[in-house]
Amino acid sequence: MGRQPRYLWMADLLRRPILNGELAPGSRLPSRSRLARTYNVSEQVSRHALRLLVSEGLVEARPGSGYYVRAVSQPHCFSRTDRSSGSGVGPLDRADLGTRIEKASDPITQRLAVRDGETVFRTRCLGSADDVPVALYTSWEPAALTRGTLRTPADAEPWTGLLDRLSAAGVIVDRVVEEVGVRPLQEPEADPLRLAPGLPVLVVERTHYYGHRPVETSDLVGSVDHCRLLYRLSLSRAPRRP
Amino acid sequence: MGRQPRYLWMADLLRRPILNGELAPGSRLPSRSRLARTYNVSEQVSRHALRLLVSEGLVEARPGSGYYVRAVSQPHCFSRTDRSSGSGVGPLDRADLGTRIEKASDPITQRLAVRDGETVFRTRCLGSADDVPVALYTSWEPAALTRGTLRTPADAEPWTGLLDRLSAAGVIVDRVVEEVGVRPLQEPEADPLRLAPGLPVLVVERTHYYGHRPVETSDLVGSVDHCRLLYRLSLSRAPRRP
DNA sequence: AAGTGGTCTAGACCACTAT
DNA sequence: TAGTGGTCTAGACCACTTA
Repeated sequence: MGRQPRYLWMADLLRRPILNGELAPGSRLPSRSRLARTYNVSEQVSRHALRLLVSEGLVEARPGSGYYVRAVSQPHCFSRTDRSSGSGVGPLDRADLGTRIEKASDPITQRLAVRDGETVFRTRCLGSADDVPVALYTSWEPAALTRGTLRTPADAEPWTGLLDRLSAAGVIVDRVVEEVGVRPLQEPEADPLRLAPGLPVLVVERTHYYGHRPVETSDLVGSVDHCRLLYRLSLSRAPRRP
Repeated sequence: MGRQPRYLWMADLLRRPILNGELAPGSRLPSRSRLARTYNVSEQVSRHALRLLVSEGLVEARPGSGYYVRAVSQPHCFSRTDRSSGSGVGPLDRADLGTRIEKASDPITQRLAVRDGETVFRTRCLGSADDVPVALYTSWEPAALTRGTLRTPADAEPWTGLLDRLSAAGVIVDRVVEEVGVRPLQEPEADPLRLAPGLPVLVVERTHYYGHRPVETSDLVGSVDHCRLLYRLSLSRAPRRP
């Protein structure tokens, strides 16, 4: 009552038993029409409340069936050390989404330090655990880098380790920079990840270097519920500058 | 048109010029009623499209005024390398929130590998940029570690570099493990960060080691909008195991 | 066949902003 | 005062799942 919109009140009502664990993952919620009848509100109100819970990642909508409490599984750890930069999607079930050649677009030209419109390989794959999509991985690599070596992303067997593949092509990756952030999920990525656009996702922008030259860059877009990043670093504490 | 819902089509229409930079941050979008009239759709369709862009973080709604392209403030980068683990809150304005002694609670005993109820120092500080709170930093350290050294967190001047302080106490930190994740903001943290509880926040759980012994652990809780983590790693690619 | 979620129409009132 | 976004009502059709 009072100041709070009805749909927020209803969302609270539904959220509480979910967070308390009184409603087990997989449970079905009352349908939007049933909620509307029960609480004497318009169907738009119950719809709005339910969609809010979907956007929060608490609830999943199955068209034709109902709204269900989402199962939050144990998060998956992407492990990084200063010895190996880890594979693209880590020890997940990897679904190859194909390699194609394209002209580098603006952010990619900057990250790879190539000329505008330079030809690059774009490779994508989807990492899943127990058939649940966890992370979408997109990698860009200048085509010139491995041309004629039979070590292009298209030639190699589906993902034989980036560092090994480049190493065999004479490119010794010796440095990696990762930038970690969070942003709302964009529409084109939402589909493979089976998440609602707008949900926050973890993003790792990673670039591999051969000396000062960037040789590959990638985006890892991962579900916030399932992804954690683990960095294990040895600190070589040489005498420090003041 | 065909299969795609109209509101998605309209969202695409509006998204393109924003992402291309043709619509500068701060620009006002057509109002929902104007869009509805212009494109001959219901007002619900334009509303749905605009709210989608809001949920994606591209657009901001100012009630009574209009929808505006969001100014994306430059996020603050927390920089990490394999030589130094960076200070707690990085180069932000640091507000000391005090040090106190407490009994280690369950997760902390595990992270510090100490007995249940062991005495630890807890130090907190808040990092801000331009008077906007960016990250809340909480550090735990066994009291036994620096007892009688005048190098306890309470003795040292407000944050004179953890690694230097411990080093002066004979504790040579040589390894750090960071676990990065995202979770909803909890109530007690919401106040200093001036954010609503429930909003997603970036969390870095960091533990410093002296050999195999954990000597300090900390939580960095940062606003998703303002925080990025930058890891610069040298890859010492010794001959790799297969 | 009944029920469900996704989408859509055509209205409405309120509090707020801009002028 | 006119326009705006936020909320809300009362319907509707479709594709889909469930029984």
